[in-house]
Amino acid sequence: MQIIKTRNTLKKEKIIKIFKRAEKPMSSQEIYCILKKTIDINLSTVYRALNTLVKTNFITKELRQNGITYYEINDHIHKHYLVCNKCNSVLKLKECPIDNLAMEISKKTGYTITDHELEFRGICPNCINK
Amino acid sequence: MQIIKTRNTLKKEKIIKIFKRAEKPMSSQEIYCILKKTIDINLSTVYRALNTLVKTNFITKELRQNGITYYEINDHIHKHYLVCNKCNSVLKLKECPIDNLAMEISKKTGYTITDHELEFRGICPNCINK
DNA sequence: TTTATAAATGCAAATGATTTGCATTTGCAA
DNA sequence: TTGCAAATGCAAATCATTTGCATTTATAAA
Repeated sequence: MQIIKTRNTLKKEKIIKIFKRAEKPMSSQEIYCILKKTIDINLSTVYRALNTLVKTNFITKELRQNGITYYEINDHIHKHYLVCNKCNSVLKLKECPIDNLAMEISKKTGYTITDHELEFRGICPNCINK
Repeated sequence: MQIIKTRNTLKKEKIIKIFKRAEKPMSSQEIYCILKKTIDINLSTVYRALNTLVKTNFITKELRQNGITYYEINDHIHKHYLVCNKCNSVLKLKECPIDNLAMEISKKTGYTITDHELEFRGICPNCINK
C-alpha cells in the first residue's frame, strides 16, 4: 500500500461534482464534453484526474465490452448494469447478485477473489417495442 | 441475420486447430505466436480470420479488463473464468452461475437479456503462498 | 509571508490493440 | 476453365488511453 498525494484543483473539483451528480457510470469522453461546456480543459488532464481518483479510491473504473472504460463514484458497493444493445441505456441493478456466489467459488477453487465484473446485455423494454 | 461466406484456407484451418487443442481462451497475440512457429502469417490475417470465425459463431470473443480480447471455441455454453492477478493463470468454472440469475433479473426489469460477461479476479492458490 | 517541491496541466507525440485500404492471390461455384 | 468474392500481406489508419516535457500552481515547511 502506497500513499498517494493529491491536490485540490478547480478542474478536479468539477470532475468530482460530475460524479456526484451522475446516476450512471461515465466515460472519459462524456466527462470531457460536460467539462468543455464551462471550462477549458485538456482531455489528457481528464484522464490523469480520473486515474488519480481511481488511485485514491474515490471512483472505480471498468472496461466494458464496447472497449470504453467507464468510471463512477466508489461507494464500496459492487454494482452491475444492464446495457441495452440498441439505445445504450443503462440500468443499475439494486444489489450485487454475485457476492455470495464469489464466496462459494472461492471456497471451491482456493482462489482469493478480490474483484469481479458482471455485465448483462440485451434489449431494454423501450426498444423491444420498436 | 446475414449469410456469411467463408473459404477454407490453410491458415484458417491452422487457427481452428489451435482452438480445438486450446484449453483456455486465447488472445490474438498468443495465436499469432503459435502460428509463426510453423507458417508465415501476418497479424492482420489472424485478426481477420478471428473476426470471420466470430461471425460464423465458431468462436466467441470477450474483452477482458486487461484490455485484451480473448477468443475461444463456441460450444454454446456460457463460460466464466477466474483470472489470477499475479500469474495470469486462468481457471474455467464448470458451470455458468448466472443463467438463473439472468432470468430473474430479466423478469424484474423487463429487459430481454441476450448476453452477459462475468469475470472474477484475485489470487490463485499457487500465488498466495509466495 | 516566502519558498521549495512535487502535483497538476496543456500540448504534442507515443502507445498498443485492432482495423482498414489497396493491390494481389486464391478458393470455389457455375 | 473461368469469374468473382473471400483471403492475404503490407503499410497506414484508428481509437482510447498514456506519456514526455515544459510550465503552472497547490500546499507544507521554513
